[in-house]
Amino acid sequence: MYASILIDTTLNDSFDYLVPDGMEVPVGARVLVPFGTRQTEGFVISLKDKTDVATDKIKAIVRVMDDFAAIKPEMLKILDPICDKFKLRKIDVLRLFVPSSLRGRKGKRKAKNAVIQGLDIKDKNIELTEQQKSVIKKSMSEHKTFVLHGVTGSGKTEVYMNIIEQMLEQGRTAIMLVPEIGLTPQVLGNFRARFGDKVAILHSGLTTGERYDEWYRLHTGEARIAVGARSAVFAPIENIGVIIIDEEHDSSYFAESNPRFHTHKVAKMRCGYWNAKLILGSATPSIDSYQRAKVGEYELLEMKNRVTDKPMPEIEIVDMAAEFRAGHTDIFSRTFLKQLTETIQGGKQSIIFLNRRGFSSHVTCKNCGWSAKCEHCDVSLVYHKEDNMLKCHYCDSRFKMIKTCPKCESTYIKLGATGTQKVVEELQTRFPKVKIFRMDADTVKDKDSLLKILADFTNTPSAILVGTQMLAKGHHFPNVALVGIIDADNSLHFSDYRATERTFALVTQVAGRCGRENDTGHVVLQTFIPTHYVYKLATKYDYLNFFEKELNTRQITKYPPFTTIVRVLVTGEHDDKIKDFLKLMMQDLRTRSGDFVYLGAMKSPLARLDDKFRYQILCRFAVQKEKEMLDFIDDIKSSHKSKNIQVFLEVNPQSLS
DNA sequence: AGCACGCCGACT
DNA sequence: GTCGGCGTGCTC
Repeated sequence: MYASILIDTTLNDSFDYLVPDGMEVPVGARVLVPFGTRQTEGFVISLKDKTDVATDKIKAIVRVMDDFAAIKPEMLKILDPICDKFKLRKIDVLRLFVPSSLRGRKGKRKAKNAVIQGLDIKDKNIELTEQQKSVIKKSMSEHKTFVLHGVTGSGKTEVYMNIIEQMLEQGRTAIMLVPEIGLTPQVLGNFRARFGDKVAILHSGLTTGERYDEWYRLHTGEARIAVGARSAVFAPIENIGVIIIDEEHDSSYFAESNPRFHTHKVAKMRCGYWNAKLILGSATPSIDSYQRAKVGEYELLEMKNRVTDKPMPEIEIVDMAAEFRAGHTDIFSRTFLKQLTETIQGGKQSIIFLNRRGFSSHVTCKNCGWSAKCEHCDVSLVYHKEDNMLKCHYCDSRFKMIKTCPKCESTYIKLGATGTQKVVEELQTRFPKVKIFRMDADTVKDKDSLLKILADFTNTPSAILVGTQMLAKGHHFPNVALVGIIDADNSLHFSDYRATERTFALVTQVAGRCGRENDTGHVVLQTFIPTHYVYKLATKYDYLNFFEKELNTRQITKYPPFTTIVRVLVTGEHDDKIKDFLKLMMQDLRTRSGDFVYLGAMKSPLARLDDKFRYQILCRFAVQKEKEMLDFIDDIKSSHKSKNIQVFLEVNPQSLS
């Protein structure tokens, strides 16, 4: 008997080994094998009676490493389709299936962990709205893909939990996916309270050991619900009844590095295997998903009313250009300051959203034009006043803040765009008695610091919370009456086709942070382009018209979902080598130039990162040709393998930096 | 001659 | 990924 084994190296091909007589080697098992001069770990992907490899080359498996097969049959079945779809190497995908302690170095993997506490409060008596009941009924009737379009506060989480509960009763399992920074204490608490220790939670705060324990509880079937960010889509459970992707439009479902995969596609493959339903939930579904629902590929479920029947908070647009012309150059508009003062006086809380951390984002010399740039990346450094450092937000390098210009020694140093630190400082000067909290990557290091900020803020009347993206996701702030979006245009300025879609979702989400309990809240949105349709429609919470307009734009400009974009990212330390490589690839790609809607090579917008130069080939072609063109591009890529050059192929990349 | 270094190919 | 083989070129 022979075993095909994927070796845990960079190789993509499997190697055949002899299974010694009497050795039990299940498919999917982790094994120790002789490889070259040493021994390495590998995974058995199949067993067979004969091999093409010469007998004198064949070596035997040394031993099986665990008393269970780490990789289950379903995962081996979807391995090839995943690799083919995203043009990935098998071993890279296989690594996603197992926790890091079951790979490579002998990590700690003693399952100790105290039993995870389950409160097991079966809160089944919660009264469902008619709307919730109807959505649950519809989704239970069939196994397919649903887009659940539900406004903020319509009670989607309750719907999810109800469906999961029914699936458990049918003896099946479930996966619940949330955005990377969406695994909030509230979500966690809800699931723990409802499902106790039947749920395994996979979040980034777990230690290697804890992660393994949660994985193992799922693997054995002890836990039957997996809750987590995108990697939880690979949870080792069988007999899946439902996979739910909450906030399905969120960009964290697209893996941005190494094995670049789309969570939706993987979830769909798993659902196909188990004949399970896939639920894509959002208040602002991605254009892609909603379009599929419109053409009938997915089924649309709608929740238009909020559980409390309260109206959505009113969003007021403030024209910052007009403020500027009137001589008010402050980052806060007059109306926002007035409302902020009133809110504080009324004992209510406020939230200020600004998607830029640090003190200020550009440090330049007004005399000679010099600007502070990272030594390793082609980006401007961000000034952090707390530790008086200039930091690179891409590679984390730190440099001492300058007092004089290093080029001309002028002391006329100018600070650029305002970040969260500066907002806090300015507000504290204006409102010395008010408690101001900050929530961004610099103040939230782990789950505990997040919990502390949330608890402190919640318990302080009249407090202000200043934060980035991360406060937009899922948190529940009962006493917030005012939300300020300081620089709404920020996300519009990224020159990729999804910028408007992202901005619409962000405004809707941030607005949803206020007025949830008692009063209707109020939102002030500051912009320099007040007439932009994204704001006009977002202030009316008019998703449908936004969708129509956006879809129309995509059709005219030939962008997804009407075309597929492929980006070939080429990086390396030698600029010339990459340029030569690009030339060769482009020559080959042009042999089918008629099949491309667009084809071009250029520097990446982030032209250097971690001392590596970055170039890209961007191309677009009709969706109908996706498979054919992907294969074509991948073949060309493989035929030009070159030393010291890394080539990544990305399908419909989320960001183009 | 002796050795350091870098490139290339094999690894079942 | 990692190791070994082998050619190049520098030094004693």
